[in-house]
Order: sequence, then C-alpha cells, then structure tokens
Amino acid sequence: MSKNKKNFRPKARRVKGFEDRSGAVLRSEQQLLGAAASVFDAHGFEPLATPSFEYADALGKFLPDEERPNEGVFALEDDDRQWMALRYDHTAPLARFVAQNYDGLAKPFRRYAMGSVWRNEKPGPGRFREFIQIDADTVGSKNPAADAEMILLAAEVMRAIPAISSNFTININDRRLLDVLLTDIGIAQNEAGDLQKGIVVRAIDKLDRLGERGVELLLGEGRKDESGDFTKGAGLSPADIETVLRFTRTGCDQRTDTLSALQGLLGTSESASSALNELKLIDNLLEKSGINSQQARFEPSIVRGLGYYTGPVFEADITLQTTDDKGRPVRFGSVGGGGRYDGLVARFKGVEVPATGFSFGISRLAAMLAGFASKDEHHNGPVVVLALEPEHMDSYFAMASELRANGIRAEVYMGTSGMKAQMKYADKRNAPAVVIVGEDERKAGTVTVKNLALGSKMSAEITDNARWRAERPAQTTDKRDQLLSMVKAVF
RNA sequence: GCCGCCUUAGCUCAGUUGGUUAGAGCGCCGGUUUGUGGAACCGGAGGUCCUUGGUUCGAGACCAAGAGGCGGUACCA
Repeated sequence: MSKNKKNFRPKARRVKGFEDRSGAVLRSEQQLLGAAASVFDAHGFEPLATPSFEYADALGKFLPDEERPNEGVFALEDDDRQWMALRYDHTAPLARFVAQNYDGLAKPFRRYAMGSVWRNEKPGPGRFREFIQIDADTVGSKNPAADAEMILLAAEVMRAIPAISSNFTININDRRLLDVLLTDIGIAQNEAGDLQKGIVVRAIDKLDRLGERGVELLLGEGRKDESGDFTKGAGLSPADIETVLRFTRTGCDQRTDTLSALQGLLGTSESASSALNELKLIDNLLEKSGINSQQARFEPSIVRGLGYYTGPVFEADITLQTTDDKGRPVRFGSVGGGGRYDGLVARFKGVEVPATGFSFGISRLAAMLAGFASKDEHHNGPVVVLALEPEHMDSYFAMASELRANGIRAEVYMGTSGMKAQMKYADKRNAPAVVIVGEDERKAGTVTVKNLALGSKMSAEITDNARWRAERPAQTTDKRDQLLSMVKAVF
C-alpha cells in the first residue's frame, strides 16, 4: 500500500468542460470587459459584485436533493448542512441582493455585474461549464423605457467592440404577444396550458436550427431527429400551427412595418394593444437614440427559451462572417440577450418587483477576437534584453527599465542558457527585437539591437547559412545612449 | 438523459486477410555554427497502440464491457 502511495503520480489533466485561457484570449476578455464596463458606467449604472456561492434555494427551483445534489449547478453542503451552489448566472444573485437590501436602495436600482458563472451540464463545442457573463439590470421599474435602455446598452456595447462595430442585429419581441396569440387559439390558462405554452416557446426558439418544417412537427405531434430520438410535440391542430408560424413570419425590415403586421394578426384586444403600444414606445426611444431598424428590429420569431420572461425579450446577434481553420464560413450568431422578468424578486419578497435586464457571454466573443488578433499580429511580444554576462545583470535591468519607462514592453532574459537558446526564446515569445550587450559591446560602450521581425522576413531567402550568419542582417550597433531610438526604429 | 462515430508519439495521421523489432510528417532536443532565432543537412529523445476481460499458437487489428473524446438531440432555473 505504502509502496503504491509512494509511486503515485497524478495524471495532469484538466477537468472536463473547463478551459485554460492565456495570452490573446485573456487579453481580449479584458478588453471586452473594459469596453462593457465603460458603457454601463457612462449610463449611470453602478458596479456590483456578489459572491460566487449562493445558498442553493436562492438560485431557483432546481434544489439539490438527496439523489441528484448537483443537477444543473455545482453544489456542496456547508458545515451547518445548508446547501450552497456556484451561481449559474448574475440574475438570481441580483434578486437575492435586492430582496436583502430593498429598503436602502435607490429605486429603480440599476447595476451591472461581470464575472464567471458555472453550469454543471454536458459541455459542447463553445459551451463550457465555466464562462464569463456580463449583466446589466434595472430593478423596480415597469416603465418600457427601462427595456428600451437595455436594448440601447446592448447595442452600445456591441459598437464599443472594434471587431464588431456595426455588424450586429438586436432582435426584439414581446412574450405577451405570443400569450395573446396562444390564448386566442384556445390554450387553457392553467398548469397544463402553461406546459403546452412552454413546448411552443421552445419549438419557436429552434426555428433557426430546424427550419419551419421541424418546428411544425414540434408544434404538432412531435419530431424524430436523425439519431432516432423522438421529441414529443405541443399537439396543436394544423390550423393553429399555421397561425403560430404566420406570427413568426411577421418580421419586416422596418420596425413600424412589423408593428402594423402584428396589429393585423392579433387584432385590437386590450392585452394586444397594450403590448403593441409598449413596443411603439420602445421603437420611438431607440429611434431618438440613433438605433435604426438595421441594428434593432422587431422579430416575432425570437422568443428566448427561458420561462421567466414576462414582457419584451431580445437577443443580440453578431452578423459578422468569418471562416474557421478549414476555410468554412462561420456565423457567430447569438451572443446574449435579455428581457423583462417581473417575477424573480417576488420569490424572496412576496411582492412583485418589476425588473428588466440583459446579459451576454464574453467567452465566445473573446475567442473570436483572439482569432482575429492571431491572424495578423505576430511580433507583438516583449522586447527581450539578452542576459549574456550574469555579472552584468544590473545593466540589463537598467536597459529594460528604460524601455518600459518609454512605453515599450520589455523584459530581461531570466534563464541561464547560452546565447543561441536566448535567441530561440525571444523568437518563441514573438519578440519584435532583442537587445544584445555582450563582452564586445560592453567594452566598446555600445549596444546592438536586432530586429527579429525584419530578420524573419529576410530569412525567407536564406540559402547559405554560413554567409547569412556572417552578415548578421537586421541588426545595428550604436552607442549605449542610442538604445531607445534604435528600439523605437523597430516599431 | 438518448442516438451515432471515434481513441496508435507532444500534434496530425498511416499501419495489408490477425504474424517477428509499430511507422511518417510536423514539433521537440542536440550537432554542423564554443556571440546570434528563422533555411538546409545530420543525429537523438519520445509509445500502457485508452483500460479491463475474452477469442487465438500469436491481437494495434477480432469480440465484450468500461472510460474518455467528438457530433447530433433533449434539458438549461
């Protein structure tokens, strides 16, 4: 036994569904977080950070039970036998925070949050068990202007990201329109009806993936997928299916056209007009804020899968086209969304507190931006000061400091290997240049700067390595006080 | 959760009807060049052929179970 223990080596492996991030991805993340935070700040939203853990009962209806304590969330039992769980979004912690501090908050309470959220689910491509979400919400207002502000924020965050700029569309809908429609075709206002409603909403949510034909099956008897798995449908009649599908087709290029089309379809009942009037208000506020129909459109086919929305919902789509490593076109699609959820805080307070918000995932966006960056930024590492004579480290440190003081990313080689290895190191780090001061330079009071980017370009024509090395191209030697200007010349 | 496909070197993969010592390209390390990365040439390290069990004189290959990965689908507060 002890022998086994002695020889035990843990296998170095990453937990499934989690990822290591570094370099370009991490920098993109920081850039995105910074861009979003400054948009929120500019609009007067306050930052708020809540703990990663919440008591499980605060997170929602899926409470840990004896058999499946980790269903959906990562949960563990505290000393006092209370279940706590990692947050799966920023909205539930917000509801808890508002309920707990309700009397002291200026209402409407507007805050933003950013950070990791965790979901204990099967990971997939682009779907991880830990990812970063950015979230902004307004709690305590049922004014549709608050919804319009959320859409405006979403648009401005997109615009603030240079790689996206205007290549996005925000699709807006209102859950109440669908409610009106479903009530019209006779879906009951009870538990069974809610269940059926849920199936309809999830079916519509799949329009982009399954197409109208697939959604038609899901609205009717059900659908069998390619793997032979059968999904039970909503059981609507063919006529009702057609009505629902017609509703999803009412999206027009101009927001006002869509509103007219919806009016025609839903009629002028009180519930229909009140929802449509709010959308009109939102349209007007977006217009005045400079958000045109191309960047934010009314699109009845987007519904959001989640059950808790009670009013306007929206989804932000990146329309940018890129290609993957195999040259196939990739669409990024939905990166986030939100809407009105008037019931969430009620779980704690007992009274309904209206709220609206939106959130989007940073991780996929960051991966995309990093992909752009790695395509054209090669020699973007630090300038490397070679450490050729260990007893003269002080002068190497002084040179690196001087470069940094002038805004140039610079480091001293910290290893103990020879010059050749140091050059390889600099190459691998994508250093634009190396600074060389060995015995020769030191005695002559000079410094040599080698332009690695230029050298690498010239190396394409290498035929004779001996001559190449003798000529030592792409490097210059000058007096020590010329260091800064020589390095600057590289950029 | 359900269905399908896959698993051989760090990576991408080849490996004949089951047959001796399991290969390639790239990468890595070293040398040609003791102060110069990238080209070229030479050399080297690196393998639990996913695991366990079975069939067989003999298994990387065939069979079964399990694990992991990928894809689809469902769920997603």
